[in-house]
Amino acid sequence: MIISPVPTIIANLPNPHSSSHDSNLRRVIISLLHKNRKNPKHVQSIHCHAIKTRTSQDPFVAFELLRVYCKVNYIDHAIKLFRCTQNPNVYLYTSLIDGFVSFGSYTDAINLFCQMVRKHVLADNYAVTAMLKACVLQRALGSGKEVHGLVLKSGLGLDRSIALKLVELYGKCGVLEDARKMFDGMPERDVVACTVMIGSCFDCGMVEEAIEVFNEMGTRDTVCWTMVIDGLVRNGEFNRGLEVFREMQVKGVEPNEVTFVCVLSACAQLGALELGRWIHAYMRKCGVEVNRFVAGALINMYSRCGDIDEAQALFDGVRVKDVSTYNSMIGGLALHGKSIEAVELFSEMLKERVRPNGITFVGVLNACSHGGLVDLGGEIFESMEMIHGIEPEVEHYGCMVDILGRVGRLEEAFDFIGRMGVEADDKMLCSLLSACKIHKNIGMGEKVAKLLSEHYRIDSGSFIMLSNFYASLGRWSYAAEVREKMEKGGIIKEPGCSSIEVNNAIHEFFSGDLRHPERKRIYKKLEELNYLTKFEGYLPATEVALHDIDDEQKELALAVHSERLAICYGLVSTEAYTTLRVGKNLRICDDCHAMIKLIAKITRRKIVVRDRNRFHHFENGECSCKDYW
DNA sequence: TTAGGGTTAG
Repeated sequence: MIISPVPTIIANLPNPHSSSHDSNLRRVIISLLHKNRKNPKHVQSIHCHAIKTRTSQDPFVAFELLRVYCKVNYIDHAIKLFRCTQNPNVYLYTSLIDGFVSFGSYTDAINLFCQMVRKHVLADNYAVTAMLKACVLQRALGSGKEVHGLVLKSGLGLDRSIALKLVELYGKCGVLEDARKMFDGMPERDVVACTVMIGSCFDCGMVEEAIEVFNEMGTRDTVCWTMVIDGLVRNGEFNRGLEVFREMQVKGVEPNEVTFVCVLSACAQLGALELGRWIHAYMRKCGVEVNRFVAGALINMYSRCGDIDEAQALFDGVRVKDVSTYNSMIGGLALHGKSIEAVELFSEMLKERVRPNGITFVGVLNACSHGGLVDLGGEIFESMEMIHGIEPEVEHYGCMVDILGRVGRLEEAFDFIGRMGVEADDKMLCSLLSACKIHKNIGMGEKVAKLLSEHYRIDSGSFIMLSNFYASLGRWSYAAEVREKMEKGGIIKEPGCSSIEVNNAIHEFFSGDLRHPERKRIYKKLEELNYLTKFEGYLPATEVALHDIDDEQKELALAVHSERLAICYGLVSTEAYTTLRVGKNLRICDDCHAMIKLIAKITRRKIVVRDRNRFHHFENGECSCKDYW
């Protein structure tokens, strides 16, 4: 522990050698700690003085010191203080458990609670609540259940805070029945308890159950409404989340900054730029404080909705940037194919001494992958553990596989999977398979396809990738087999869907969609563009329309891909030269990519398409991804 | 004399 010089703040302390009473000294020290609780150096000096005056063993002083150290994130000092205390009492244990929790060391918190029980220090409600907090964050269902049993046996009684934490724990761990049982057993189910229960339902994906609890509530405050919006958005019900936000406004419930963060997330995921802009303006009007969450949400919304310049302007305006602010911006730049800028921002972040976390590396490595920066990507990956002490997780390995695969270093990517020490996931195999397809390496593709088809967890996107791979080789029977397996497994192909925002409304199109009221004008425009693009040299690449049908039919299937319909609607419903912004749920196909480049050239429009992986900015016959995605 | 509420991006 560093001993700092005694500052003037303790010059007026009672003299330890005088006859002043201990209680007086204790009171003064505690009061000093309160006054200086935000200044770690002063706290250390006070601690030194407490040691000298032998007050540091006083349970009340030790308790305050420990709490203050935890508050300023000096967890090492807190641990040392705890270890130096003879027979720490339940208060001391609880504060250190709480300290571990706020520091993110959940396992340490859980272990310390167990140690306390082993040492026969009787747990009280506060200690149990702190322990359960750690269990919730660590998703430690087993330990949580043990504590639940301990509480029942000890006769402590199910204190309200304990019951609330148990509802949360069971929800977060996916055992909604147990959460419900706890909730139903609570004598007082007020707005807070209901909010926790709603959160638990959403955590388990039980959207309608959550809404039912919400609808049965008497008074509903801002936090509760926000929980519902957040839950809907987390469960992919973005439009419904926005509807609840409108309803909340109609009912006159004031949104807070958390509400806005959730609403902005819905806009980001819908690609609803105009609505996002409106919300931003509304927030300014309400004087919402732009804290780090709000800043991150705004940067994320603008970049995900295609306006990377606005995201950058916002980022530049944030005075104190933390890791999440940088993460939002680096992720945004990567999404837009601005690879160099993303890597430069990463360097700037390190220079500013902001410590990166695992998410930062997903962003930077993604940027390297989109920009074909193989060597740099490799170096950054190596630095994760060596320099930054961050153990790579499966998504980081996935980025590396993607980086190597995209540039055609397929063997290396395959070996990498074998060496990496974590199990390959289906996304990683899919990315490699896609690389095999692009680089036309059939042998390697078959090896990967075999691994992928044997994978225990494979989603609809991976099935389609596999089926498309076989179809691209003309192996229709294999492709059909994959589709059959998919059907048997009850997995439904996610249909391609594109959306475009015109006059604050989101218009959605499926492939060959005929539902839109403007369908006549849309299809007329499409026909016109098909004609004009052929003059520009466009030849439909029939291999991507992967059904066992003849070429003419394939051409037809391609021609009505959802993104083309959305673009045509944009063209007929907006002023000349207006930028079109389209969102697509799946990856854009080669054929549409080639076609949209020409549409942008012919119509002199900027067309921004967000697909599942990234943004494509089409302008004057070219795309920002340089045909590399 | 020592303390704990429910909602926040990637």
